[in-house]
Amino acid sequence: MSDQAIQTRPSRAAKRGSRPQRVYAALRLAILEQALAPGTKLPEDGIGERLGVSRTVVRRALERLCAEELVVIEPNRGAAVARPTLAEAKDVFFVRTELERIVVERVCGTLDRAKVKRLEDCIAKEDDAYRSGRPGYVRHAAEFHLLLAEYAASPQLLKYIRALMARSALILGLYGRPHWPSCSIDEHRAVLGALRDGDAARAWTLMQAHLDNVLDRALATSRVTEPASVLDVIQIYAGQLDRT
Amino acid sequence: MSDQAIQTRPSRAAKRGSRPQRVYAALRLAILEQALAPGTKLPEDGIGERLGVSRTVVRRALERLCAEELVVIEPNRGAAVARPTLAEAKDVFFVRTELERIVVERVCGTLDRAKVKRLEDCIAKEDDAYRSGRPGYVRHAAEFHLLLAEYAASPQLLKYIRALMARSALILGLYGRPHWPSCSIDEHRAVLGALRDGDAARAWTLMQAHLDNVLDRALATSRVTEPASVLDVIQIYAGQLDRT
DNA sequence: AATGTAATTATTGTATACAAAATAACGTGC
DNA sequence: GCACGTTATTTTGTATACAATAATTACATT
Repeated sequence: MSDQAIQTRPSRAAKRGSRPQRVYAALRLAILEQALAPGTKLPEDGIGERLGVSRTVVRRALERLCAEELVVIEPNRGAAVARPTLAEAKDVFFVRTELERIVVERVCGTLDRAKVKRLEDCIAKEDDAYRSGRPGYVRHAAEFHLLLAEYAASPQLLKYIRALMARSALILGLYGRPHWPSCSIDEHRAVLGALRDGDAARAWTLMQAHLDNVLDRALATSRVTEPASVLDVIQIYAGQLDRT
Repeated sequence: MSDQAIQTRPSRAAKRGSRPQRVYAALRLAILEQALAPGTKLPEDGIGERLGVSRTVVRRALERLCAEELVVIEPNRGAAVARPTLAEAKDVFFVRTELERIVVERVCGTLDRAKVKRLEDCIAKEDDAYRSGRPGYVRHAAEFHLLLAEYAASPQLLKYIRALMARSALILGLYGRPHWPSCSIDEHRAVLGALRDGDAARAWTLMQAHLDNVLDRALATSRVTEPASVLDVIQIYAGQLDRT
């Protein structure tokens, strides 16, 4: 009579995160995938109606996105996808570059066979996605940096880099050309090679050059984007919720 | 019944930020000044009643504090002042030290007479506060670092350092002894001296030593307030189970 | 026709009501 | 007395109602 596991396990309680969490994830993904252009208004009512939740939960999601600076909230004027200025963009990349320097210094010499393998797999997936012209290559490219940051074994550092990378994606979408990540892949390979060799100085030089390139390429091809229909896009992204 | 003559008090142009902003500021200050000890429960109802606002606005404030990791929110269990573990504390100081290295490197050589003056004033106020034994010395000590970070001219960097310093205050309150910031003042003076001389290497060495000292002094006098009850321990291990 | 102003609409800010979950309290059976 | 199950109470999660502010339209005047 007692073997039915009375264990107080919150197991299925939140099978896939709370409702604010889901809305947050959906909006975040939509922004990162550039389905929601910078500057797009994000009305609480409309989003809530499409997703079948109330304004309350949408508001919570927007609040969190605001803390990440992926959206901006103006008092009495609502939320909109953030539109970083050029100065902010450069600042984000400056800090991100510095943090990745710390990552490189910390990771260099600590990569065992398994970790190298995972990083190589990451680059391979990135390569595949690029060759097949699929969308989402940005996500795979980001994964390389995130994995590296994870190996730095500093939760705080990882958190900041994750946030900065999200904003980077927004910036590249705003100022960059739609599909042009080509060179990044080789640069990732080069960085990994230096790290495997334990050559911290070279790894850092390569990483720095890589990040400079990413921003420069984007800024060189600066374009203008127009907002799209928010409500339709949201509904699409509400479905897929298991991505970063 | 007659129409309810609801209060029309807030019509006066929000004298100092929105209501959530005020609640947020109040709670944040209370935490930083150690008026609210780590682990203290923060019920929405009670706080709202005390401050004359509804749960809605309190919740928003708590949400923001949660994003800063000054409070933790557990689903269905409410908010509480964060209680960083020893590992988290060290991580916070590690990242903070690295960021202050960037600050030192960036600031060194850019300090004009006016900036040096302001930094000296900052140290002077710090000294006064310490000598007169007033509370709030922590705030003045923090101001030195914040001012320095401001001079680094990177909004993003400043934002992160500000957040890390807030958590530092929480950590020092949790693990450190109530009143013992003495040596910090001289160390601040030394750092400023090196910066004024344009000696980046020395400034960085001094800064690093300073931050190491701050954490070491705290940890050396650590009151053993770790897991007081068995339940806490259980909870910790339950969380690790979930990590699989 | 252009522009300034009043009325209308839409959207956010806040409070409150209700549901669900967790915690606490109580009582029963052994 | 102790353990367990049940009920009450408290607290959070969410939805909704209403007030306040911004955005828009309509209208009148020049």
